[in-house]
Amino acid sequence: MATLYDVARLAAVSPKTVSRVINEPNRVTEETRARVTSVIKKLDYHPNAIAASLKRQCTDIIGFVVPYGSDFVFQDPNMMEQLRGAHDLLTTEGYEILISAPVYKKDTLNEINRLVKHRNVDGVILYPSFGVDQVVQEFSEKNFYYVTLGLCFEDQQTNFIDINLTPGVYAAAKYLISLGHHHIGLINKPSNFFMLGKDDCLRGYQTALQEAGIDYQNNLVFEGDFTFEGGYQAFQRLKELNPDLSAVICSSDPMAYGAIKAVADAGLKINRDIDVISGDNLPLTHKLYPYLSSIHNPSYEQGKQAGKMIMEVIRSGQKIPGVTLNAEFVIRGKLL
Amino acid sequence: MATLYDVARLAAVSPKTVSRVINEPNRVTEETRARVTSVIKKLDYHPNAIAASLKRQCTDIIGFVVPYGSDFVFQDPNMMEQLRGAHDLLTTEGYEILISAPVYKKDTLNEINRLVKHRNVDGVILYPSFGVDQVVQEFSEKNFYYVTLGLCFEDQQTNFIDINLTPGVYAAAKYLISLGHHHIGLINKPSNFFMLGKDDCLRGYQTALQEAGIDYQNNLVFEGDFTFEGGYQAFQRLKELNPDLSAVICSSDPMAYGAIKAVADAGLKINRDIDVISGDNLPLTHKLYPYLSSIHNPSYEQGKQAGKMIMEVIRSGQKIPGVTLNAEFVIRGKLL
DNA sequence: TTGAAAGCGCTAACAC
DNA sequence: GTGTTAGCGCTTTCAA
Repeated sequence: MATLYDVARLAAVSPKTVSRVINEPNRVTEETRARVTSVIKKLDYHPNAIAASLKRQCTDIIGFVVPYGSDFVFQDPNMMEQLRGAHDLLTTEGYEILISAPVYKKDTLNEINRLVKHRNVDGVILYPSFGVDQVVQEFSEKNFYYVTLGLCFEDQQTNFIDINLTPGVYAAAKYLISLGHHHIGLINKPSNFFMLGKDDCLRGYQTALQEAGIDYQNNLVFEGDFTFEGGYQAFQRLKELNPDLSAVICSSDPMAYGAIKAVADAGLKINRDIDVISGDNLPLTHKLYPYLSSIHNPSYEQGKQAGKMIMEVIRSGQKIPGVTLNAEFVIRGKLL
Repeated sequence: MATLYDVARLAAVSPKTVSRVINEPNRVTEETRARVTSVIKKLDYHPNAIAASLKRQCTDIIGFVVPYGSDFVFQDPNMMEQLRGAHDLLTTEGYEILISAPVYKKDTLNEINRLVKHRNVDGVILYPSFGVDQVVQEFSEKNFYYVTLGLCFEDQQTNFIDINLTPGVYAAAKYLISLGHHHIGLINKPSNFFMLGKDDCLRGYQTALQEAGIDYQNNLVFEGDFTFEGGYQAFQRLKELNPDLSAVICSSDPMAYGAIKAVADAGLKINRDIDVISGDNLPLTHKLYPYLSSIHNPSYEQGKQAGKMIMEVIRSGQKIPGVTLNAEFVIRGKLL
């Protein structure tokens, strides 16, 4: 492989001039630029990114670290959307994305530390999880760069893009009530995942009921675990305990699909016996049930903004105020 | 950030000794190792991966390049499975994965070249696509390392992991015939994607029909484009042209779900009016219709083996004979 | 078992 | 507008 020096020699210029032709071409006369360029072509020269990284002290690579094991991550439509958002923004801005989902969840913190401290990446986009608060704390002190997809500790003010589902769930419940439903189930987010301030679904649900003068009932709310199976079981229990159940709000797409299957297995029919509102409205999945009204979870936008924010964090060397995106409610199809 | 030299100075050893403690600890006496280790801890020293990369001439990063635009890639369950397979294998072997899906398809070749020639990655896992054959050709000559997920040119003998759907489709058709079906539709792979030797579905289908003495009919075979919408439209046309249609084989999951929706929209019922065999049997999606028999596409295994192969290619500096994985047929649920 | 010196390929200062 | 020099932080001969 030809090096910068080979080019310089053959073009009869200094190494720095070659470097300039590559990195700041308008600071070189057209003549020398042409000469150097032709030698570059002739030698099939390609700048060595590693050497440049060493000198520049940055790699133009952003790490995307997910703490739930690869089988979960690559099968979760939400994460794919966040990843897609981050990817789209960062690649158009000249960054690469390094994706890391430790096989064992417990390796996550090591992995984050390794990536960042070994200088493999210029910064990381992180998922909240147990222990990440300490990592983030350390990063803050040592000026390593991160942005989190959601809150990592109670009073986090900066470097996060969070999503608030309350407005979406509120509007969904409100809508169902306006259609005459009184027994509305909620398949809620799991409580055993690490998520701060995440009673957002419940809050929206409760507020809507309250405003309509409907009493809140414990046995109309069950948790899923974000999976198909979790949604399936949650619906079964809901129906078991509430024979009058006439509508269900699901807080994520995979759980909605589980619930839909449970509906069918119970011999019921959606849009006739029961109304189901699905969870994420992600393009990857919502087309499977395009007739369902849905809470729109702006995961793609979240990923995109996280990409933008990590760039800004790196550029400025400063912390950036966190951003919260609101979910919306999308009405579709024929409800009762 | 502390450097190797800082550690060496404080531990009163040479830089090389520190390097040894990190990279080949058993070639250092226990005593010095302990001393050095404690200094490493004390200074919170982390080796700089970039500097090591520059010297070692490798980054321990593998590129995963997909040529279909990010909106396609991150929404295709097959690609996610391949990515997951490659990721699982490579991360446990100490490699990182850099994922790259150029926003514009036409940038793909540049992207591959850039990643490899700039030495950002030690090797790449590639998707076949228009023009990749030339890239691969050049890589062969210049000893850059690659493995392809499928064949990239007619007589490719090495450095690929391919999947042959023929046995799966054959078995599926055979099974349907054994159940008494005579009008079996095939929603085939698209022909406008770059895929070599990819009449594998059709071959399996035709062979099964032939063995059963059933005439092949052109209007029982339609292409999808790997998407939900494609499957939907393909089924509609199939049913339109073949009122007697009683079974459909889909060559991918997303197309199967499109077909399933078209079935419902036509007022028909699966397992009563029509049998549907889904395409990929991927964990990400097949649970949505767990009662459907399916052609099992070993995408995860393909990704995993591609990961293994690229490692071997890099390690040996040699080309490796290609591998073809066979799809199987999985019987489930109650068919007619 | 350990150390000295050279250099991987590039870029940032600073000179001209 | 261009060139010279030094050095990013590590590893790799080779010698002790």
